[in-house]
Amino acid sequence: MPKRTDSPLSLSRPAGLAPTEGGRGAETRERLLDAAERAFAERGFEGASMRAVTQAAGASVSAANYHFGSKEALLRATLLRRVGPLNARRLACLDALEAEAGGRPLKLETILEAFLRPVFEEHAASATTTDRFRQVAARIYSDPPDVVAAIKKELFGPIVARFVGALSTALPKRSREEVELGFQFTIGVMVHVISGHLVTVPNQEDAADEGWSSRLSDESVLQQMIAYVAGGLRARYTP
Amino acid sequence: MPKRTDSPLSLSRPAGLAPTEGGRGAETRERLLDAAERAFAERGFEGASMRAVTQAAGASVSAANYHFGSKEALLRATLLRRVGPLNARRLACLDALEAEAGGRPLKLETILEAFLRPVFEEHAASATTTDRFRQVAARIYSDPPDVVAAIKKELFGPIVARFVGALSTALPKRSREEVELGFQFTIGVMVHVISGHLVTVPNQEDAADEGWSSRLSDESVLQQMIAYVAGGLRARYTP
DNA sequence: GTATGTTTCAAACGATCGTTCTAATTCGGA
DNA sequence: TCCGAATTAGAACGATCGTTTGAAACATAC
Repeated sequence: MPKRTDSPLSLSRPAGLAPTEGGRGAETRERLLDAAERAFAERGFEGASMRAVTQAAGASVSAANYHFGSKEALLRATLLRRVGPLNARRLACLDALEAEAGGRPLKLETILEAFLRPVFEEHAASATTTDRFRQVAARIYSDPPDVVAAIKKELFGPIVARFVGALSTALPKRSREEVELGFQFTIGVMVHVISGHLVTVPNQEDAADEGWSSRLSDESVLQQMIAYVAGGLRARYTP
Repeated sequence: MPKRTDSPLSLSRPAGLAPTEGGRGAETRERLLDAAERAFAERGFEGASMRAVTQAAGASVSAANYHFGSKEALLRATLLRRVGPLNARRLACLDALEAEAGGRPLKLETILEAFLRPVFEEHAASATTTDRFRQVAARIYSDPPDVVAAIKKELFGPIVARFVGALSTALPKRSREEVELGFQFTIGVMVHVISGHLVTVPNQEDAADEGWSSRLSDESVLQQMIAYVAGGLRARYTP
């Protein structure tokens, strides 16, 4: 960041608000977000350059800085566009399930499916057309901490609290700390799967970089994933 | 990489071998690896600059390029220094356990502890003194794929094959594919824990960035982790 | 002492980075 | 039709990147 002029009044932008709300600039704004999503996923925050992003979007660097203000704000907008609706779907799903149950406790696998299926379907859908959503959410867990720490807390804090509460009622014998830690393990499984980081077994034939997607269907992986994390959460630690 | 002169003869380095083998340059070489480890862990491959690494090591940029040849080779050496002995310890532990059992099948938790405890102890030990080893192994799973893909396959391929085999004999009812996928889930849990990426629950008091290390002992987390992944591997997927 | 090979340094190279500046373009409403 | 705001493009700025260079500092053998 060469300039970093903390001038409080930047006249090139009207205010802190987004400049467009459905005008004709909204289209390039969307193209910029698409290109940024792919670039950040493939190369990381520091590895993806503004020039590469804007060139892939068929726009100019100044257009990106006009719409978003800075590279960090572009990353923030890229994450928000996906994770926001995703978490909303997760919450809506859990709310609907609890309302449907009408007071009776939910099965552990049901809660976990409400948490895992939305992100998994997004991952599977984008993997068939283009590998856009891949690694985007996972990048949150590996890119420079100061960049994404605030975003992470803002986006995932309420979701974690809501699901830990639901899991606690489904596991009444467990302490809150145990359920929280088990949910962190579950997030680790989820991140690893949607990242596509899979260590291949060498004695198999080397369809390596494809990973399991060539051998197993996405739905089968999701089901085994739900069974795995449910079994993990139910397992008792006996010293 | 501005120069990238593919000149086959680089006279500033004698050959492809390491220049020193215990001479007086070995000390700065070690300091460079220490600084690179911390820098790569905190900022990632692209985010950590050679100048920042060498300045933290109290050396010059050219000293680093003299010892390692390039930034990518420095990352490779940094990873190899930790992961090599780590995997050797894992294999030795599993071998000793199988020899001790003398033909009888090992308990699932025993195999998993042989896999998880070494990396976890390294993580815990470095966290007390300085946070060196933190995130280093995890960076393998998020940094530019072309940089670490070869290292990943070379380092983790045999380990995965060995432990999947041991787990398969401990779970005779499961197919090889089921065990492989469950082991990938286990790797996800491990990576997430040693990365220190933990989503905090907001209604708790905000000792947030410390994560669980303030509330739980490392040994307790390891034990609950073993119970979790064992329960996950044992869980049957019933459609 | 000198000669030799190893190690380190400061300086510089070309490239690329994120950002900003200025001007040209576009488009809805007077 | 002209106007003014919104939007885009191109060039430039200062900074920093990974790498290379050439010469000092160092140890060791003669």
